[in-house]
Amino acid sequence: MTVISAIQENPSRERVEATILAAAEEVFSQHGYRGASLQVIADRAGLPKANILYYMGSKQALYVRLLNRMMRRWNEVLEDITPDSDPATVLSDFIRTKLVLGQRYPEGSKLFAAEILAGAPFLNDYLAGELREWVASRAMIMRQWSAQGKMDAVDPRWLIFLIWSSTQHYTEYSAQVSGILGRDALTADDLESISSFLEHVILKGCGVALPAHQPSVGRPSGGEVSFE
Amino acid sequence: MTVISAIQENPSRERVEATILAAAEEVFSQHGYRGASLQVIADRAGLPKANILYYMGSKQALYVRLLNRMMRRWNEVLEDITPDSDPATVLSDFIRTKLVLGQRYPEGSKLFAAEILAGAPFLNDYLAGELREWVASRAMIMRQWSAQGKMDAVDPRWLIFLIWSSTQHYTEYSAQVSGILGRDALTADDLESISSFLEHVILKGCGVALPAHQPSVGRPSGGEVSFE
DNA sequence: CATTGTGTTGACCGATCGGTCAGTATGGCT
DNA sequence: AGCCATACTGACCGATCGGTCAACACAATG
Repeated sequence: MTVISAIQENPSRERVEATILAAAEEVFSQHGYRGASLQVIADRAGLPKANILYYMGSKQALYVRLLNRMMRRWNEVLEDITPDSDPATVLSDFIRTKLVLGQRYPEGSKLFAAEILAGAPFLNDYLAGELREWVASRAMIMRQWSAQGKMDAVDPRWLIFLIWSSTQHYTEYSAQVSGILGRDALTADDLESISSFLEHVILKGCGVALPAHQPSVGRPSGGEVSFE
Repeated sequence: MTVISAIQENPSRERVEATILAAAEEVFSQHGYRGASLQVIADRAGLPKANILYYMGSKQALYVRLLNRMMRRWNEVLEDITPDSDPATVLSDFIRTKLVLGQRYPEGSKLFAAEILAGAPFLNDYLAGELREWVASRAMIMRQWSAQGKMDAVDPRWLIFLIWSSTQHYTEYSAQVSGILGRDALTADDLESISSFLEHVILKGCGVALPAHQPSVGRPSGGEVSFE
């Protein structure tokens, strides 16, 4: 009878689902939950509408599945820091990682942004629970850094929001950025320039003591992270 | 025959239109252009749906009218700066003004954000024209500041984007901020704390020379702008 | 009084919405 | 061969979409 499973091992099913998820991510990220239509998603995926519902169950199930996938991508990269960590490298990594994540998953990032704009109806629990604790724990460590004289006595919550907003801006407002720069998309050089700028301003602005080997103002740092 | 006019002088018409615009701004800002429905707008305004179309013509006309109104609000406050201006006061005013604007017109700001997220279908000309020139002219002045040694040699475009993103964050991501802070809305104290933080980090981070009377780290600046 | 322009709205239009379902195709098992 | 679970989809459902229109209310003008 082969009983259970038969779901996991089918490679064709996974490929179809991946196609649907990619198409849905595009549409939801542009038009939000209510503005997206299953017909448009189906057309973009090259499948009949009924097929979308066969695999995903409902519009809402598809949507929350995309949200969860994006949250998972986030958490995979969220580093562990301690009071003994070096603030300069932690903040620097934080900035570069966030920037790279936005470039790697532009649709997912916009999907998240649209959800927040709509008042976070599906993410309220996550924001007031998991994410809130994440912020609180990071804030506590940063406050210890300040007490140890490693950085200025700034409010860590505002600092975290600053890094989030300034990095996310380049994915969620890509239409604005492109329009103003007169370019279709950001180049690798742009991204290197942006991350150097943000590192410079934020670290210096918080009075973070630089480790000895840190390069000066405008140049690439050597590269734990690459924009290629 | 009283010929033309008869449109401007009617106070009742203006009041009705203001009601509709306010209701529409709420709905569009939450759900974007496609996600918003005229029926919901009408219900929120306390009017029959046909009445909305009588006054506004079409969904699209209503939407672009809201966009234009928001652009106008922006331009009213956009200050004029010269190479001789003091970078510290200009940047400081810029930050505080942006923060206040977001608090004064939260729905309008979110409306703008949703439009950009959707790929700016109605704002492409504005972004690549008017706004682009605004950025270019400001950037040129900032580069002169850098040449004069008044601030670090940072890329002015990234600096402008940094101020935009970090201030807008608190209106467009208000649902996230509230969820994390565990508060329904930001208080006047929050806003004072945030703007002090942003001033501190961004000015210091750009190596902006402070004018003599500038107060130190955490305190209010005396207040050209108030959050009451 | 009659006429006219503006405001107002219920009823209706074809199109599209998310979702259901019956029916068919298909591939692996006995 | 027969059987059965899974994959797939055209046709259809009631609800809602943006938009039109004819009918009506009403105040001002002649």
